[in-house]
Amino acid sequence: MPQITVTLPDGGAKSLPEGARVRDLAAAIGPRLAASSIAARVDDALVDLDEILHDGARVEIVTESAAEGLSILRHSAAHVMAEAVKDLFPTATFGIGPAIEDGFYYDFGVDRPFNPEDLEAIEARMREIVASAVPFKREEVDRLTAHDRFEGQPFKRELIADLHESETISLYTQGNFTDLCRGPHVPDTSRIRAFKLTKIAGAYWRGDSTRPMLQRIYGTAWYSDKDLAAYLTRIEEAEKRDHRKLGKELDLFSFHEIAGAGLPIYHPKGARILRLLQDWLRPELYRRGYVEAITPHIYKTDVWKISGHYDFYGENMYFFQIDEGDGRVNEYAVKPMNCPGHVMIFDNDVRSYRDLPMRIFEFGTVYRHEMSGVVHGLMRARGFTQDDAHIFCAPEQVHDEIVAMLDLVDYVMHTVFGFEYSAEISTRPIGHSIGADDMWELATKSLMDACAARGLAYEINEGDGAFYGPKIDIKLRDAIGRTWQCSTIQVDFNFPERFGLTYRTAENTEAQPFMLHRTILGSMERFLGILIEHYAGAFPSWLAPVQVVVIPIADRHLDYSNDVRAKLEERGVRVEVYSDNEPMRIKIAKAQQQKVPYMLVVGDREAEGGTVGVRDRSEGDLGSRTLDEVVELVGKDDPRR
RNA sequence: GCCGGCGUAGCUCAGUUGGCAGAGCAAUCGCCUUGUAAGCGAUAGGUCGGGGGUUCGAGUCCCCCCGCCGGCUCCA
Repeated sequence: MPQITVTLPDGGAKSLPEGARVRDLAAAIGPRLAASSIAARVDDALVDLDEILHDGARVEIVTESAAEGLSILRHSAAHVMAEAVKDLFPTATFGIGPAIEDGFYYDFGVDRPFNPEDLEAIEARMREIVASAVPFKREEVDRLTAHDRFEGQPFKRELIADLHESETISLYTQGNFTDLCRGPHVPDTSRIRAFKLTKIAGAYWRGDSTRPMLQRIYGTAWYSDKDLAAYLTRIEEAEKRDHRKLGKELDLFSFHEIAGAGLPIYHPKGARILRLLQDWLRPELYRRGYVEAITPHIYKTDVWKISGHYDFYGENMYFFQIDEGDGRVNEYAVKPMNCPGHVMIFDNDVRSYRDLPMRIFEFGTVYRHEMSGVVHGLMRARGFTQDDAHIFCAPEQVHDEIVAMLDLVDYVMHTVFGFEYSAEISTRPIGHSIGADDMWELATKSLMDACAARGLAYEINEGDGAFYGPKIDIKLRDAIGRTWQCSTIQVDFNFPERFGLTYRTAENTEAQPFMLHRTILGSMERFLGILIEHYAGAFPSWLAPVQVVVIPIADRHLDYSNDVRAKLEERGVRVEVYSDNEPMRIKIAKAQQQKVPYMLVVGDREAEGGTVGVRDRSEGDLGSRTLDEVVELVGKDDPRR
């Protein structure tokens, strides 16, 4: 019998009879591999276990434990869910059903929206399909056949029509459900052991708000019940960290229906944290050659007409009319950005190349009328404060400025907060953008070179830049692995052009400066939200609104407690005394719940010895300490030390 | 903005087929005088998100609005 030879990832070769399939190869290598194999990567393409191997193929078996193995499972789970929906809702039409991070979804066109009971019924039907262990069968068809097979399925037909000429059209069938699909899939439905449907949502067909809204069902799927349980636990843990919940429990901020959606009101403890952040960042910026500005919250509308925001983003701005009393009515707008003020500072004088770079920062509060469906606690508010800055510089300075910003990003995100982060560079949007080609080229190259100079890897988001310039976005990773976009560094050709900014060069010619926008924390609100969730409310001592609480054991220790408080306050420690007439353990429970870093228990022993009994919120009882030792303890995580 | 769900005391939540609005915690007042994660007793606390409608009667059913939650779209 003729033989073929395939190469394996370790460089080894394996001979197999002609016509052998991937599953045969897996079996030939070993029974354990065969049992956990899901699909294979053949010459870089993912294929089913049924795929017939050709001579000389490079083959890598994809197992359950591989990343692709999980996404194949989830994709297959989506097909099974679609089959269940087809069984229960015969008139349903089908959109797309991909695997996503941690799960999958499928979009359906149905006569009425799904409700939670439907979800249970669909899940029950899925379990039957899984129990029956039906195989996934692949077939390849021509375009016309594919079109005919999806009678009454407008979305599928649209997808087929949009497939490129050169693409192979493949269909997968399990049971009575056939889907247009590239594959691969798990061998049969029994592999989908551990899954759960999680939520229902509306979703526009192809993500286009002008097209029909379909019903999307989300689910998650894993190879074992243990993994599924771990995932569900992870979700629960994330919910416990929800900054909206903790913000309420820790008395940091609130929202009020009468005030309006998306407008956070900071209580003293929340305000304290924000000010602590600013008071730490401000000297750091001075050290790095920034100057601080304070600019108005409102401007006459003319400013926004010049900047272009009136036309581009007017719908998201707050406008109001003021009767000046002399027959004139002026229109003003609340600022959605801090740039104009900084531009006016630059433009207030004749500027020389010697003035550059000019780095102006501001903790600037802005208001944007975000669409009602998107406001989300502190993460997406309508009023928020940016740690904003604008750098006016010569073209040849752009590179060094970006490098300096990336250094600042690293200091803040990594050195101070310990976040891992990654970078993305967004390039010129094709079609709608302003500025000369060479400017875009120089700016984009500066961003890339700066990343390279700092050894910062980046991904490219082709055409995702702003209309006025390219940008670097920094995404950080929090304690439980979620990513958040905070820092952004943008090059702007729009403002200098529209406001006619110039400076005199060394050759005494006139030139237009480059303008760089940048935020490090991004929105202070959002960053606070991220920190709350990252620390699960247990702020490090240097950011804790209350660093220590003094806990008198009995009323007779109140005087000494107040002594301790006064002495610590004098040394800059943020301290409260729990003077309520309650047993100590109740005060400790309250302080623990408030996630206060240190509790100082004072009773007869401490009052006599002039000491305190220190309890660390996570370590527990640390024993007796002097106040000097407490001050040292409280300050030891401060990044400025 | 779109789809779906939700809104009851400061907080977390019960409230049956439409028939007198409840609990725990917190608060207040007593008692206890406390040694490392939740004592005891009493009192007070409500336009049931707002408005309109159906009904003898609405927290409960219907409509509109506001807000919140999960997504979609958006995030200059």
